[in-house]
Amino acid sequence: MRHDALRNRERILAAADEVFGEQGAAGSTEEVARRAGVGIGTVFRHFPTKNELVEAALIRHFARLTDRARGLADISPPGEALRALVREMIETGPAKITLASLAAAHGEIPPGALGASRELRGAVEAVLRRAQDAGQARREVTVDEVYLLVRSLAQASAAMPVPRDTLRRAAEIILAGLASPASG
Amino acid sequence: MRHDALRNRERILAAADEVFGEQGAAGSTEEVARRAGVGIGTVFRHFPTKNELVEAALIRHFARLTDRARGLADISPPGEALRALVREMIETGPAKITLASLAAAHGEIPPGALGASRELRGAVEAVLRRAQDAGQARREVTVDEVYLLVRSLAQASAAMPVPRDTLRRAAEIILAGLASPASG
Amino acid sequence: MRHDALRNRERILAAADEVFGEQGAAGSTEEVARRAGVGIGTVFRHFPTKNELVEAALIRHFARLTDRARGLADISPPGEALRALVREMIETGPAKITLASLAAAHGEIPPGALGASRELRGAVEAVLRRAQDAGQARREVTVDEVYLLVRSLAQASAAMPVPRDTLRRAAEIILAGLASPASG
Amino acid sequence: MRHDALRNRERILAAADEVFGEQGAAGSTEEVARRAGVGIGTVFRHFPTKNELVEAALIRHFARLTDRARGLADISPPGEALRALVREMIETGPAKITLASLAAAHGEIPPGALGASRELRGAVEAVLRRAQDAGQARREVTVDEVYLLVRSLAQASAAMPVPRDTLRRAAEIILAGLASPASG
DNA sequence: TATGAATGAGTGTTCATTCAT
DNA sequence: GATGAATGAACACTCATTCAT
Repeated sequence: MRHDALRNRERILAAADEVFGEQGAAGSTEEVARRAGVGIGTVFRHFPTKNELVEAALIRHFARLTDRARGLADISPPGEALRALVREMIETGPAKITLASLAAAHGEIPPGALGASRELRGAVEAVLRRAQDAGQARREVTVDEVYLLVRSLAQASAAMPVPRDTLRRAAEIILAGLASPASG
Repeated sequence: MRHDALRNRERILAAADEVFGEQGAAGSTEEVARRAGVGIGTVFRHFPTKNELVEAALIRHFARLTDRARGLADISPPGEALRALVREMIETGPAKITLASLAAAHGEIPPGALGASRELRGAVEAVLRRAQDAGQARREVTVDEVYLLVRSLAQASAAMPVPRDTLRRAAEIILAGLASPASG
Repeated sequence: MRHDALRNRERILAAADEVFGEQGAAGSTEEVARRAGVGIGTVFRHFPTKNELVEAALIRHFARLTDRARGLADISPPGEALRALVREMIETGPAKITLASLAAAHGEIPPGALGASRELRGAVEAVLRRAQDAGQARREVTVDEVYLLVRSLAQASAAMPVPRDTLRRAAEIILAGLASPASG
Repeated sequence: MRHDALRNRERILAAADEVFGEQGAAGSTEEVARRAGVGIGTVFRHFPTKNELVEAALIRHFARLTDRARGLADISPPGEALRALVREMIETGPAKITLASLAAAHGEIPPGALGASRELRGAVEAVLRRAQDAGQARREVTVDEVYLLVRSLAQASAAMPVPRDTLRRAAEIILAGLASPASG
């Protein structure tokens, strides 16, 4: 039965991704159970509180992105890696489930998710450094603002339908801004 | 009583701005009533549903920003106006109350707010055009992505505390990106 | 509307007395609402948590008994007062709602109820003292055990139907025990 | 496997005694399983409903006390036996698990437990009779009230911590009351 | 046979909305 | 008009009970 339990856990997380992605943290646990095709009790057996469920879904999300970022770190030239990472983070909507909605709802980011978020940040930083060392990004730029820009766009486009094209152009503006000096 | 009624309406909207700004659409109508210093019944007399209340608060928000954008249109040089507008929209957190939270919560953007949003878009567009005409912004850029970038940052920084400095650097990246051609 | 609200509050407390009396703290808040003839929301408006509801019902109970004890304090002869008080406390089932069930359920006696309980104890003590001074009760006896005996009987007879006669005989044994020295 | 099954049955009953003793009938079946070191399924295999589990624990409890009462019946002098029995029943908290909590919860005393309770009553009666025959207890006294008093104290002291000393003094009052005529 | 994962009815609590005052 | 008490649907969470392994 361990096998079925794992299958259920994964189904629940997938459903949570969907539900919280569509409705933010306001999505109901029952809806998650329904979409996962399990009873409400099963959801709570796997994740004793709603917060833990949201947190788990978030962590899964960040972990996937972190993997991707690390994978990209090997690509050369470095500028290309940064470019690919920024685009991907924005376009795969890293936060259908958003830290924002969580923070807004409870004032606190759950520690587990924070850790996963920090790891992601670290991976992004590595990619940015390489680009800077290769002269493809200005030295004054820090991960903080890159991360903020990317996360913001991802969140926004998750919360509201944004034409793919507009999103791509926005990404271009950010990339251009990373490379060239501010005009003012 | 018309006078008192108007006074109440304004107080309620101000309270709604505060409450939904802090807690998103999850903020409760009763909290709004409390901060406005009126009874819950009064809130519902002015705005028959919670949605209408949120919508009204949004419209007020957009209207103010639109005014500001139009005011800036007269500043010269045009590049300076764009610069100021972008910064202001980001930093005054134009959407402590966010379209996003609304959209997330109900799947639909209320028509009234949409109209106000479009007007704001128009005002931003005018400023952008002037900057382009003056050679201070690339011609391929459209309002859509500028608006998206700015709104995203504003929303994100409203939902989660972001150091003022990080926010400013992010704004600089956007401005630099508007002015210079994409590197890739 | 203040008037109706008070009426409701009283109805709710009376219903709580009934429900918790019959089923202990396991009785449901919805059942209380049903018997009070109000909506569940109304119960929670008056008593924000179930604990507060139970506590309020308890306090009301203790307060009534305290009043009665004080009233009896004036009766002479003093032995008669003690006799009447003991009988009454046992027979009116001072704790259809029992501190016991609360304590059992949550490990803690709510502070408000504790205060009311202490006041009752004080009133009983006064009656006992007068009986001792009049030579109608042994001097070694303290309120603690009188109160314990009386409370125990009241609780037990509330939790399970006890023939009136058996209860009265039990009261007699206690009274006899208060007056005469232990045989061993 | 008969041996293991019996071993499990006993472990479960012991755990039930602990859990229901601490938390009343509100104690959860899963907690019982945990303390017994078996799976929840095993508990339900032995006792198909929670009620049957509680009942079985109660019966075991009563049976032990009955044995004790019968053992005491041989002690002389008879007054000493009554004295010892009363003290023991009160102090060993014969009903950490109480009929009361059951009755309170379901309105009905389970038939099996009733039988065991009656047997205990019979054993107590025998001890009381011998004391009466020896002139150590008043003739009007019946088992009913002795049993009620003793059970009440036991329950009360199980439900709430009572200083050992207070409990002993209360027992003395009862014993004195059994021996001497009521004052009123 | 023992296990523990799954189930879903039930409970406490919140909140948008209505309505008597 | 304004008030705030009343309402009940909706949600997070618990637990006795069932059943696949």
